[in-house]
Amino acid sequence: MAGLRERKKEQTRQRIAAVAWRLFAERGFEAVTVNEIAEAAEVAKATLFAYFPTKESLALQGVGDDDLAGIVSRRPAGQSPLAALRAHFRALAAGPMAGFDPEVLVSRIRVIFDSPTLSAAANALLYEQRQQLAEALKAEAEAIRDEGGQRDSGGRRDSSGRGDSGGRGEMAAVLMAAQISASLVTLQEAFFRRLADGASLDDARQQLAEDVELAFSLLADGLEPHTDHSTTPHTDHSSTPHTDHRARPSRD
Amino acid sequence: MAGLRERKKEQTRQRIAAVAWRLFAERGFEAVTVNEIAEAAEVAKATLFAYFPTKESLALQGVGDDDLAGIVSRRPAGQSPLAALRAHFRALAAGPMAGFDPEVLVSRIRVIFDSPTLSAAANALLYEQRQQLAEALKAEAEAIRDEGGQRDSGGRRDSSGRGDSGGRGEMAAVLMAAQISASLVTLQEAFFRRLADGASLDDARQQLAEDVELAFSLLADGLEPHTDHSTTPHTDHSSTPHTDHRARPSRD
DNA sequence: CACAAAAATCAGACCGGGTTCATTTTCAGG
DNA sequence: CCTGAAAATGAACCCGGTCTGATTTTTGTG
Repeated sequence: MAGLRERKKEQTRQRIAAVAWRLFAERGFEAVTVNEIAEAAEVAKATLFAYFPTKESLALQGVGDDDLAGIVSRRPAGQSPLAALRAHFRALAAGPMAGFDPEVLVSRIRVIFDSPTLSAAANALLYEQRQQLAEALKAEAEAIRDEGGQRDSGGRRDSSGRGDSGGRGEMAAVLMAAQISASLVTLQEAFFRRLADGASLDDARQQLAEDVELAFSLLADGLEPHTDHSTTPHTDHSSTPHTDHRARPSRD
Repeated sequence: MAGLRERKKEQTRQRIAAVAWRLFAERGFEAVTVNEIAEAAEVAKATLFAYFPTKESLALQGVGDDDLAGIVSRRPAGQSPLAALRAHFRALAAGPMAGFDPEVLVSRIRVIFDSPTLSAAANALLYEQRQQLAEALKAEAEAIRDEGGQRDSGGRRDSSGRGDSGGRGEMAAVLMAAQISASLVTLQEAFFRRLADGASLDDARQQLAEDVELAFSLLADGLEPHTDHSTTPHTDHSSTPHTDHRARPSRD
């Protein structure tokens, strides 16, 4: 069945999205009301909201669609999650950007950056990605623990029923996920900002490539220079907040 | 002069906040309308909004007030920013939590966690902190570069007018800030979640202490430790099992 | 004490995003 | 065609938030 209905539906959806984007690009997100959009697209407001749950969703189509969790869980055997992500972003920075019309891309970026509401909403989407990535990493950690035949360290399993936020290894996974996706978000944001500021697509891409290396180096090797203070006896109970390792605050 | 005006104002403000919190705790954030709050507090809606800019702000008073940037910029000489933050959070986990009534604290946390809107808003506040931290770290990086003798990397300073997002060292600073504050947010969230799930304040605090060490280890040493000190020479000394936070890349 | 400026409060209209619902249109299959 | 379901409609409605202009309260001064 060809589905005339389906076709018309998709057509309407497209029309609404297109009209909305034209208006947003012309006058900015906040200055356009959903009533206007509906009117211009010749649908009722209720119909519009049947297609798009919120006004933001009209402007943020396809944002946050990268499947970070998938990249991790579908990575080739023997590769660390971090390496998989690094490879992915390397390829992204090198590749042809999958047929993005820079015109359109920049226009979308501008609209989003110019609206605090939209920026926040976009950020929230990225935040969800982070949650998924955390899940994937958590799964990794558990798989490794099970496979490696880890001895029960300390005896107590998490008996807290929830099982979600008790385990120690899970905390590490969540922390890693947080660091990683914070870095990725930062990379994306820097890339987009350069484009919005008028850089050419190639320039932006090259700088992105550099930033990718930088970001993953920081992630893999840590923020402090490589003095081996990792075996410093933490958890000393003398609460003197004086730390003895004089480290240069930043790598250059 | 005593300022009767000021006193009454503050009094009204308190009354509104108190009433709002009572209602939120009773029925949840979303189920309470601002009209109700205003009515219960015996003020006009306009008055309420003269005191609090949004409904969220009624529930999020004092959230995100930690001054991470200040901790970094006011740290003792010779201490790395990361070390300063670690010390701060160590002290926080050890200290008396500055007179928090756990009852009240847990109630607030529950209300926030139970409302997606509020959680998102709280997150946005943390995000602002992150921006400030990034600024502080950026300032650090520049200070060190200036002090440490400057060679020109590529010649011109920011010629792009904006001057915000050009430098290479700035990218590192921003990335570090992103990683750090992502970790800190994760720590806070885990701490609060445990409280919300019924853990005692002391338990939560102790677990927080562990998590702080874990988080800063990951930050300082990286997620992918090349030097294999997993066969650690020193036996675990702390009262609680120190977790192996190393995610082994091998997954065949 | 009086009194006028300044500040606070108020009720109510208004706006925009979003939902609800009863009614009508549009399509598919027999 | 006819009929039943999916989809579209428009109008009323809710809620958060702003605006307006009128009314009250506080305060500093003469």
